[in-house]
This record gives sequence, structure tokens and C-alpha cells, in this order.
Amino acid sequence: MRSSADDLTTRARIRDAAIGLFGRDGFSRATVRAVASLAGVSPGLVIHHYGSKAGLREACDQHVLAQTATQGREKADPGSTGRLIQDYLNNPDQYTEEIAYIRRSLGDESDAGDAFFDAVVNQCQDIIHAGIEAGTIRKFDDIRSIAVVIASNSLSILMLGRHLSRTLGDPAPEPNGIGPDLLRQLTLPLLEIYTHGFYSDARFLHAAREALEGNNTNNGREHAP
Amino acid sequence: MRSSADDLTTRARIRDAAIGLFGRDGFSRATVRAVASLAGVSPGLVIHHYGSKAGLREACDQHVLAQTATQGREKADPGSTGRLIQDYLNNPDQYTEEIAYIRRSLGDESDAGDAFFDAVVNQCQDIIHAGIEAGTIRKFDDIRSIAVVIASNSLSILMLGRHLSRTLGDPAPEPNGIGPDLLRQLTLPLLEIYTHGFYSDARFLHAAREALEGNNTNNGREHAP
DNA sequence: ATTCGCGTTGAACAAGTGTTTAGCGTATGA
DNA sequence: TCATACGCTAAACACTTGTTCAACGCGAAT
Repeated sequence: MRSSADDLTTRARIRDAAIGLFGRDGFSRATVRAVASLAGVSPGLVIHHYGSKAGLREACDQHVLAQTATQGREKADPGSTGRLIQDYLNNPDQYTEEIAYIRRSLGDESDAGDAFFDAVVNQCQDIIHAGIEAGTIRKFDDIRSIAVVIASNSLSILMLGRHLSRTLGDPAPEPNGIGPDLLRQLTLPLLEIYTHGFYSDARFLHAAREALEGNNTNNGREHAP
Repeated sequence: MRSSADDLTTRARIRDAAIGLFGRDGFSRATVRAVASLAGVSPGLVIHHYGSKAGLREACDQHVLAQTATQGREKADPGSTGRLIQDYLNNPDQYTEEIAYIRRSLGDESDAGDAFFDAVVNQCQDIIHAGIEAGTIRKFDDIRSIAVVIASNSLSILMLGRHLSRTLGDPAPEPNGIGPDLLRQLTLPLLEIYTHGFYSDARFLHAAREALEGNNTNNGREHAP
């Protein structure tokens, strides 16, 4: 999608360079001068186009958000997350910059991160609704909370990808740690848990349910991980 | 544990101030001057004690790591994560700084973050082993991968706590987003998934298993979220 | 042809950064 | 008692940071 380099407006080239650096180094570590240098322009021009570093960041936020939003709507139409993942695996280098940028947005507190997270939760909720109607997903009482849990679990791969590939000894990890090897190794374990559960029976569930229903004041005996 | 303020060495006071600021603002945003001011000393003294800002960070890493390590060993002896969570809920303010620090360590690439993640994975692995022997956890083939998945899912609450409490509308969120209300709302959904699964049958699992076994080259049809 | 507007640069500025240095006071040991 | 070491500060230094400003080139409109 991002064509080689020169057919873009200078303005757009600056923005793309900023997205790359903001994602790689974080907003505060990445300097205006570095962005300008990567885009092949002078620092002054960056400010001239975007007013300030904060303005540049806002433009990057909007751009990444818009791009991922269209991708999300295009490809995940009827609960088929698989196609999106497959598409990512076929050409991962195309998305690494955006993935890194989103990871930074989610960690650092930013409106764009908030919006992205909410979008993922809503998408999960839609998928769950559709899955329940189609009979592929169990019927849950509190769909919203389930969606939040699923979204959080899924995004953990994005947030912790580096650590995951590191502890699993991925021989050729992507820049974000999320490569084919990682997904191949984690797919079956995750699906096993999502299919047959993690605990062998409902003891913990019942205990927690009773504790939470009986003692609603404060120190309910939670259990997890 | 951290007593009011003044009975600590100045050196320790500087370190604790740094832990607080590094966790709240991140390593690069937190300045030596801010640390010094919070500790009530001059900027020069910070350098005098720790050599450089990087040295200060290393001391903070070691301290937080050591503290969480002893806590992990003390309280999670036989698979009882519940006690640790309960202890956190009873006095959350005691751990918020360390939690924030660890979250930053996991996001920003640092040796301390690596070590912490590995420790969590190993602890999960021990818990799973014990649970399988005790019959409370299902018997898995690839325990290591299961442990990584469980660790990743658990840490996602830490990494995304702010977003979780935000989308769930937590009325009184902790600084890290992880408060009693959040855990109360997420415990049952999580335990339901961990007990009865997320999908209603093994269709997805079987499909993925066949795809991964049959086509081991590259474009295996993964599925998730 | 001249003027206007705009994209662009290079140098400079002001503020903030980590770090250094000289020196102060004070407790401790010879 | 004196000297030494140590905790500590204030000021300064060198450098990076985001941002500003005057000027330049050049295409388009008048």
C-alpha cells in the first residue's frame, strides 16, 4: 500500500516517517530532527506542515486510526478474523510500522489508543454475537465483559509480542515479535483453552461465583490468573 | 513496607522517587531534576549516588525485581494466586508504584522487563504442573506454551488496565486501572472461559490442528483471536 | 514580465536536558 | 585537635530539544 517513497506528498512522507519513528522509539524519544532526516527534509518544514510535534502526532494518530479502521471493516466482515491474520502472515512487513505505532498508543495514554481499544472491543462483541447466533460460540450472560476479556487477551499478543517470541525462542522474530512461528506455536494452546477450558472442572468457577454473590462489599475472594 | 519517608537513606529515597516517576512518566520523560525534587535533594546528588541516569535506572530495576521476586516466592507457594490478589486488593496503594514500573519495563525493552516476564512464565508453569498433579487443571501436552499463553493473558490486565477500567466504566479506578471493581467484573467471565471454554465445540480446534499438521510450510490457516 | 504564494532551507533562539565541578559543612577516626 | 572522608549543594557546562525567522527558488496568476 505504501508505495516506494517518492510518489507521496512531502507532507505525507513526513507523516509516514513520523509513524515509523514514533512506533519504534516512542513519541518522546523520537525527535523532530530524526523525523525530518528520515523524510529527507529540514526540521523547520516539519513544523511548517504540522504546526508542532504534538500536531504531527495527532496527524499520525488520525492516519493510523483511519487505516486500521478501514482494514478492520473490510476484512473482518462476518467473524472471519482468520483471513486478517492470514493476510498479515503473507506480507507482515507491510503492517509492522502500524502495529508498533498502535502498541505505543495503547501503552502511552493517548486518545488514539483509547479509540483503538474500544474499536477492538466492539469488534469482538460483534463477533461474539454472531458466533452465538451461529452456534459456534457458547452463550454467555455478560457478553460485554466476555468481549473485553477476549480483546484484552488478543491484544496481549500485540503488547507482549517481543517477550513471547523471546521466551519461546523464535529463531526469526519479526520486529514486533509477532511472526509466523510465534502464531503457529500459540494457536493450538490458545484454541485448546478456548475450546475445552483451562481448569478440569468447575470448582474454581463455583467458588468464585459464590464468593462474589455472597460477599459483595469489598474483599471478595477473587481467583485467577 | 515503605515507611513514611524520612527513615530511609537519602540514597534509598532517591531510588524510590525515581521508581515512582519512571513508572508514572516513563524513563525518558522522567527527568533527573524531577527525581531530585521529589526526593528533596539536588540534581547533582542523584548523579553522585548513581553515576548517571542510566545507573539510577539499573538500581531501580534491581530493586523492583528483587522486591517482586520475594513477594512472588513468599505468597504464591502452592498455586495460591488468590492470596496474592486478595492481598493486593486489601492495600492496593502499596503496590501501585511497582505495578506501574513493571508495566513500563515490559513495554519499553529492558532487561528487567525480560526477567520479570520470564519469572511470571516460570511461575505459571509451576502452578500448572502442580494443578495438573492435583487434578484441578486439565492435562496439556505443551505445558510451556500453555504457561506462556496464561502468563500473557494475565499480564494483559496489567498492560491494559487503564483501558479495561475505562471501557467498563469503573467509577473509582486505581492509578493503574486495576481496582477491586475491575477484578470483580472480570473474574467470572475469565473463569467461565477458563472452565467451560469460549467456543461451543471443537470445530475450530480440529480445523486448526489439521491445518497446522498438514501444511507445515508457511501459510497455515491460523485462527484466533 | 512582474508579482504573489508556497514549499523549502539554514541558521539561530530559548528552554530543558544530563552531567561536571568547586566548594561547603559535619561527623569520624587518628 | 586536626585531618580526612563523605554527604550534599549551587552554579555552570555542553548538548539536545522544539520552535522561530528571514530568506530563497520557483511555478502560477495577473
